[in-house]
Amino acid sequence: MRPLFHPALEDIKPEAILYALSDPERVAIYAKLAGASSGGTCSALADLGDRVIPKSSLSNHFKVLRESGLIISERQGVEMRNQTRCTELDERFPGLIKAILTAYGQPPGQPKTD
Amino acid sequence: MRPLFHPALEDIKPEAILYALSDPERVAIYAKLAGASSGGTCSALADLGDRVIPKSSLSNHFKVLRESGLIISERQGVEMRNQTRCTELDERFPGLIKAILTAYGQPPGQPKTD
DNA sequence: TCAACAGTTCCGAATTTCCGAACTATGGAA
DNA sequence: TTCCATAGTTCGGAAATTCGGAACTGTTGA
Repeated sequence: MRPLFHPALEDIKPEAILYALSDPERVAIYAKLAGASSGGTCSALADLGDRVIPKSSLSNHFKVLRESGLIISERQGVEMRNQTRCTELDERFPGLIKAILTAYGQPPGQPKTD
Repeated sequence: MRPLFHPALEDIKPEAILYALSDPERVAIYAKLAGASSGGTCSALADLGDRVIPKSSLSNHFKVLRESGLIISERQGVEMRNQTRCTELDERFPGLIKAILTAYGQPPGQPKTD
């Protein structure tokens, strides 16, 4: 298991962000993560309601999100903690993530009160 | 040559927009179109400075932009007139296109004064 | 009728995506 | 320790997508 790659803020490319968020499954994952007070582990996010994402696919989704610069993943014991880089990202690309989540009908910034 | 398909405003999907604009070549084309007072024909947009896009690829780029809802193409004599649907789109997805173009470093909304 | 031009369609090669199966890493129980 | 369960990654191959040259279509002007 090679160490996970995370791009530096200045290396984040808009095309990678847009590509990562052009897949509704990844958007659903990202939006859950953005609103989650829970730790954002992979398995916790596999269930999209209408379908359960196979774990190899899920792992790949996380990789795409991570390498595009949208999230940070770190191992914590057995599991992986994923969190968004939304504050950083909003500094680099003002308004972008918010506009995208809004377009998908996932109003951002409202941590789910669960 | 079958008639060109344009989605109705309400059928435009955010994933299609993001996908279309996740390719820097398409963004360059779209940005030129957004800033163009010139008619926006295909051949006028083929030259990206660093490379000339082959015409079948260009045709495909226009198809992706059109079917995602970003542009309208209509035949005018021998050539094709392409124009953005940015006003409509901004109504449906407020701030989205602007944020994307800004992220790419292509400040929108400033029609080129040529 | 024909030639020129703008753009589209076709199709095969190269690339990418998807996901099951096999694998790796960590922590707890025996 | 050793073994097992759990969480996630990597591998590999089938399916889908992308790219672009060559052939085609539609329009105008000679």
